[in-house]
Amino acid sequence: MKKYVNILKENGIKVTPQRLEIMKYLDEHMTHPDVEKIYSDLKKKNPALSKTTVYNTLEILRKYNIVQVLTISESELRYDFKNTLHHHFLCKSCGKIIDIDVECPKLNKMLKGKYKVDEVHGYFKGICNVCRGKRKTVTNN
Amino acid sequence: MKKYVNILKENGIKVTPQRLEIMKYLDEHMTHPDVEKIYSDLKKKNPALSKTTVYNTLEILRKYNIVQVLTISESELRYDFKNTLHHHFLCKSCGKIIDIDVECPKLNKMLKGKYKVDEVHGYFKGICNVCRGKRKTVTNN
DNA sequence: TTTCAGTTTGTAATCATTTCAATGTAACAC
DNA sequence: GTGTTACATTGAAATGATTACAAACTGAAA
Ligand SMILES: [Mn+2]
Ligand SMILES: [Mn+2]
Ligand SMILES: [Zn+2]
Ligand SMILES: [Zn+2]
Repeated sequence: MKKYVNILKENGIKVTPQRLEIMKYLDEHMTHPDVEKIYSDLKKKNPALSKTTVYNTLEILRKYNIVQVLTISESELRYDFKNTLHHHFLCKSCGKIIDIDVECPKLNKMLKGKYKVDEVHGYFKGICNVCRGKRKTVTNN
Repeated sequence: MKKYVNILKENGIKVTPQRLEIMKYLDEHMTHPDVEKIYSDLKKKNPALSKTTVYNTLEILRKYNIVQVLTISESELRYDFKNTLHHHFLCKSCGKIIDIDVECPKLNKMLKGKYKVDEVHGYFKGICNVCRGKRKTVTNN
């Protein structure tokens, strides 16, 4: 928990139990949950939690670049604790979002090009291999 | 208009005036409009047009891979007549969405890798150079 | 203590999208 | 041609994620 306290303090954001819980949740779950999932899971521990607090907290964490918003889904925003740059794969069958590590060599040019780029999002959509029945196992190299 | 008639026929989709107008609109506007924009613009010519028809049409065009849905905006879906693969830049200041041509060499590996990839989306977000006052002019190479 | 700014909470409003049922249309069978 | 049928269009209503708002809470500073 100290980890999250520090992040908040470093950014000059007031430390509150709700904020810590939400940060911890995002950091520990690699599932890229939406607000409803975060809310319903955390409400088990803290029944007084308000969904508005989840929205407010995600908004401030985002403002300070602590979390990232994924627009990969068409119906709701997904949240990701911000680590190093990576891309995402959305399984259109089961809805899972998986981290994808791709280092695109063209990225640096884009980042230094004529546009001032603040965010980079790489989204792939398709069917995950669990949903394909784990039949084909093809390497990625 | 023949162009759009052909595309519909090739795909076995019934030809209707509404569908043709929507296809033409998307093909001729590189603005990646949302449903509201398509609807309000086309309603000028055809006041009887229903927004549901716009939704329905975009849905079927999408199903046959004639248009592409962009989830780059957090509040509404944007639509793009589907040409060759390209990425997008969203200006967080003026809301414009600009086409970006990036040929990522890693893409093919991703496409043939362990996931069955149907869609590839590359989104960059930041401030466009119009909004930056056209001060810096930096090349992209 | 009192004050005060910021936080949390619950409710209400907003608004993009979906659902649904009625109406329209056009090809096709008779 | 007339009736049948499948599909398309339309407008209204429902849904659901997100935002706006105001009241209650908290905790540090005066
Ligand atoms: Mn991720
Ligand atoms: Mn485009
Ligand atoms: Zn899956
Ligand atoms: Zn701009």
